[in-house]
Amino acid sequence: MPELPEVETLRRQLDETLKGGLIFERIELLRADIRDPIPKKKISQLLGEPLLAVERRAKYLLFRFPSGYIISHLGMTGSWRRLADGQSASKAAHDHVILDFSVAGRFVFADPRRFGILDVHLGSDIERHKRFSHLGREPLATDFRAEDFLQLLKGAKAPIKNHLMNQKVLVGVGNIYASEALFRSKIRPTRRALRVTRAEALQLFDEIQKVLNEAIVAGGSTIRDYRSMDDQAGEFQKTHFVYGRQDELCRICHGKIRSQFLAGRNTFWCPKCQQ
DNA sequence: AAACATTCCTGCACGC
DNA sequence: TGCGTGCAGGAATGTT
Repeated sequence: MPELPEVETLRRQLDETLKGGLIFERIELLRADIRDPIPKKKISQLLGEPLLAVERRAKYLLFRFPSGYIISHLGMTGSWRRLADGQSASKAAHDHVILDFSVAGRFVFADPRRFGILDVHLGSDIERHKRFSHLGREPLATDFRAEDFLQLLKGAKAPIKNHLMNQKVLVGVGNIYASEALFRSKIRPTRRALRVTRAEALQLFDEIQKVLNEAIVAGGSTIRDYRSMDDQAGEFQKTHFVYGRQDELCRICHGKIRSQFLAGRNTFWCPKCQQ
């Protein structure tokens, strides 16, 4: 479900809801493992601490406390929601973890497919955590420049779409936003990264940032499962040019959008607009 | 009922 | 040859 815009949408809502130094009071596990075992004991070391902020790195959410972070990844179908007052006992089929914060209430992580992650990092050096140490650049970081992006493409033999989705290179971009950014840049997803010209790469750099920012404004894309914290679907899928539009007509040239599996992922492009 | 937005791991191919 | 790296493919799973 979630790529950078969806995670960022959720982050903003969680940060807004939880800001103000709320105390982390309790963790309840309804299931001991999702994709990986949930380190309840280690997470419990943060009990009693005030939540400083909810942050994001790549597609990970970070609950930051004075002595460490709770790390959450939504996988394909993960979600966070707040249990409304008075229904603090109500649990749904795929609720796995509940975090209690003073005053703010109870926050539930649900994930039917269980590809998500809940982990913890004690200490402030989160970049050294094993899930973070190999991550690539943040596409929306203010210090990420066009020249940096050109460097990332240098010599890469993989198809450009796979390269964009490689979290060791660039983070936050998944199947949807790689497809959309490549369409807007008129680059065919199958082309090798090293065959992308300098001019095209400069445009691609812009389009990646634009498409991510526009999607954040629209509250993300909802293909099927994604919901924000207040159970709202995203709107950005309505403006997709190619993702999920195989056999439909291109919004620019009115030719037929094609799809094909590339590195195991369904890939969409317009054969006329993208070379 | 085939497809699916995620990451991680394995194994192959290539080049020094 | 041996090693490291880059890349492709598959697995994990429940829902529609």
